[in-house]
Amino acid sequence: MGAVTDDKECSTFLVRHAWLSMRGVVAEALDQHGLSVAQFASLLILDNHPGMSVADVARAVSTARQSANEMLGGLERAGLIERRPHPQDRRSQQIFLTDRGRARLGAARPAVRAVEDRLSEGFTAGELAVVNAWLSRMAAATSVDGTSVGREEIPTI
Amino acid sequence: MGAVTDDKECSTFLVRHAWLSMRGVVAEALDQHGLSVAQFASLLILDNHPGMSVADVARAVSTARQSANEMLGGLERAGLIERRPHPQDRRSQQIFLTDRGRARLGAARPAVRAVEDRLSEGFTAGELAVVNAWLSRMAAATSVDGTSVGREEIPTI
DNA sequence: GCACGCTCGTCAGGTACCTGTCAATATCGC
DNA sequence: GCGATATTGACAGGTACCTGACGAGCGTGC
Repeated sequence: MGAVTDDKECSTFLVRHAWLSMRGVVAEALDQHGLSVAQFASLLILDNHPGMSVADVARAVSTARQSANEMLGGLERAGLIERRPHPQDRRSQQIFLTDRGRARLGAARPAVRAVEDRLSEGFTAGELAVVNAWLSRMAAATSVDGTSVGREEIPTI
Repeated sequence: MGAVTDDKECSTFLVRHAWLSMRGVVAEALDQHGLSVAQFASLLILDNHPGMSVADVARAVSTARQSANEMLGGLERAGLIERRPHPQDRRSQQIFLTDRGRARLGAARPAVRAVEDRLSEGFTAGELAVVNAWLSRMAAATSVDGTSVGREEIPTI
């Protein structure tokens, strides 16, 4: 059988391959719900942190403001989110999930969860904790920002 | 301190974040050697498997043939690889590292290795083995191809 | 007040991918 | 041998990102 994983040299490329593969699986599970992976991530984080601005979402999903804005445009056209002017800051706008958005997310979330659980099947909780710690260390390699400005703790997806 | 890793919900996005971060770090280490991350991956795999075709490289780095061809074009213009017509198959061409390419790779490889080692510092060999196993499992999630055609075992980067 | 620096959302332009397609060639079934 | 199918490298065209810049607005220091 064609053993595929020979990336013995660079763990970076193994991580990339894992990401591509997981993205594919998750995307497949998501397009039954009419969502892209990035849109799902945004809905997820907006559900946990209502009232974020476009720039906040961009930072959270670690993409450019421009890209986040375009993707949120799709969500807005689909009626899953709505933008409201920020009461204090007149340049930014707050983003909220609509009822449709919450319903869509509620339908998609267990599908993704199921897929991810199936993928990690067979690993013990302790092993998954190690994996989590390692990935977190990797993810923190370049997070030199530290710009937790005014608002409270915005997690990065 | 602003704890960043709160992707408690979806490990997929944690993997993505890890990949983006590692790619950034590796890219930083590589552009001192005038290489992009994808180009480095290609040189790496071409060094281990001389004579691969464009399509082989594309499969190995899991990208489209078109993208691989463009990227290899850059490497060719830089004089790091050369294409030769395949002796048996007249539609494909074999790709080999030039001496310059080998030298460039030889210079870049320890830099990347050092960066990756520094990132994983503090984890035991057993823990890293677990991480490796988990990532390999994830990477294999969509590898339903099994098209190890004629040639011998081509690893995927 | 007011100049300075920063961030907001947005516009323009570029880059790096992808899919879809094509002729030429290889490979397999018969 | 010979047709059906698949593969290779290349050609378009589209998409999804990014960077760079802009005016508008916010915050701080003087």
